[in-house]
Amino acid sequence: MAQDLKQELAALLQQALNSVAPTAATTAIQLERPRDPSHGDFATNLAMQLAKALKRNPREIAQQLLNELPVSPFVTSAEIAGAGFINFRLAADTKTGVVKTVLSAGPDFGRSTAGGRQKVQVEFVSANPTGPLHVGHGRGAAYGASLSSLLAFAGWDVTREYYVNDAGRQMDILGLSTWLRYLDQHGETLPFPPNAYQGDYVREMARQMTAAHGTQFLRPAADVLAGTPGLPEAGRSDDAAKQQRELHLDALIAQAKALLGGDWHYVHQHALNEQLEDCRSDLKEFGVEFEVWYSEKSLYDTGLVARCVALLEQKGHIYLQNGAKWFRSTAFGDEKDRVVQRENGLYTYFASDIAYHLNKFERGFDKVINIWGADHHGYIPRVTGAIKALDLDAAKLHVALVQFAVLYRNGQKASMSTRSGEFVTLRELRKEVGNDACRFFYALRKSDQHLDFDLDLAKSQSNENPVYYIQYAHARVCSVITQWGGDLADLGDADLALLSHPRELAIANQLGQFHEVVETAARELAPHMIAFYLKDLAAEFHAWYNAERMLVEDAALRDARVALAAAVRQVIRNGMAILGVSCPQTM
RNA sequence: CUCCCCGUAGCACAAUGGAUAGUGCAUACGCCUCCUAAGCGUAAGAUGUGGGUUCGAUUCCCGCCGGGGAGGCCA
Repeated sequence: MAQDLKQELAALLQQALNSVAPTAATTAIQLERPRDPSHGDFATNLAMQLAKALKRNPREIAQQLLNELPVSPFVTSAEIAGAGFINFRLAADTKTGVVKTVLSAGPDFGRSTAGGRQKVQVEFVSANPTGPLHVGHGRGAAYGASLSSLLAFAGWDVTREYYVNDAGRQMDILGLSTWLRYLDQHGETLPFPPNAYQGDYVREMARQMTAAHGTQFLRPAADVLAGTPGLPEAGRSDDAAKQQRELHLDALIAQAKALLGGDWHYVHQHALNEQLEDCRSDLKEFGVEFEVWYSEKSLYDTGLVARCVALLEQKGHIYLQNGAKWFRSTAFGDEKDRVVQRENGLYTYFASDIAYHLNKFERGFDKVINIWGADHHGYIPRVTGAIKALDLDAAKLHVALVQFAVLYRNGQKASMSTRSGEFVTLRELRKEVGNDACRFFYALRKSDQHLDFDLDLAKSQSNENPVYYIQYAHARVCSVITQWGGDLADLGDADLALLSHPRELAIANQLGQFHEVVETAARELAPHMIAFYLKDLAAEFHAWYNAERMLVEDAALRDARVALAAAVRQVIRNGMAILGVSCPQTM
């Protein structure tokens, strides 16, 4: 409806434009919603755009356009204002008509076909399964999930995907950490490396190993330590000490593999499965689910990584230096070339990442969206470079960088390192603040904006979270409808012309804009726009609720008002569904 | 050194290049014999700085100042 009106107006303007300025007939007609309601329902700056080409006063041109503007039943007035705007006012019944559209479309109101059923992949979270998700991951999860829902609602065919980093050193470290805790629990104690995973969940996994397999993995601590360079003194933080700690860790991993033989695979796999399952359930409780969990390891197993590097080599983008294979990413705008295969023959993380992107493109997505933490920004040139090098269409790739969430506790920054073990987990946050407030809090910020997450505020004053403001509007409508006691299906006959109060028209107007908000938000990959829209809608509703009574004596007026309230409720539900926030009936 | 994000009211955040820059918290004063006061009304309060592009700049471009973050043959 609202879209049709916009198109209708544009068509009228085009006719006027054709006769006033045939030479500039291709000027793009822009119609916008004025901020100030006194400027009408739609406004165009067409006359101002033409002013330069026609070398005439904008207001003069606007007047000519008005003279040529065809009459329409939807438009009650069109007038010149300001520097040369043309403001349109729509007929009241045109505006209130949206109420019936909302009620009949229900959950589908606002749904758009703008995406054209194109295939889009949204890859997000993709955290290493080496420990619990923390609040930083939560932001990526909330953004990715909301964005995915939004795109689906806007007509895209969405695949939500989690890239599982199940190959590589970090997973080895996790396996080792678990095993060392296991040994410790059986009395074979050696100094726990400071750069291994410290968290209690590691001890828990070790206990599970004992429960399932007893002492099968027990080895003497002395054997484990044999051949390792040993740890530097605890306090040292110089480069040499750091390097020695890493060497020590790698030596321990090598020892573990040697001493455990085939059992190493079990330890490794156990840790991976446990963490992945924990992650999956955590996200599910948060309302975040994925269609695909894509294994990094599978890229190696299927030979795609090797094939990918070979392909780059074939195309002449690889050279050898110091025994390593380098990808010439500088040829594609990167600041330096990057190693894809180390001297020791191991592929780098970057190599598997290229392979993963190749795979994404081979799966035929029209658009590939990567949601990355801001620390990956330096990564963009080399990945897009690799895509170009593979002769793929880099324009299909879109990287959305999510800025970090910085936690504040007692007015101080809290650390979020998974190594130190003193991070705040997503679980803790959800438990304290609640899933709804949590999702909404994340959604209320543009993704590329730094987020200061004040835990004390979120926890102690969660009732002031704007999510309750919107949910409360919804609950109020529910309450009114219950007391009204009628059947919503009968409201199709309501006489909406009775909705003449300015607040009522403002609400109807707001409802009519939902389509546009959905489409704009989807185009901008900005689900936060939905959140702000809902806040505005709820505000309009609360103001009306306090100013006017809905359940009045006059049955016709009552029905019209209940219909409007029900429409507000429906749009709140549709919007909140995109954001993954629930709408309780009562509060 | 290079790159990224950001400077809007006391605080936290909005604003497809448009008109009188919005919202919440905090502050002051009001509103429940009336559909849920997790609400509403009224008041006060802001675009870091200097240029440029434009009919028109919070928005785009350049410089400066200030804050935050990132840069590995790690993953």
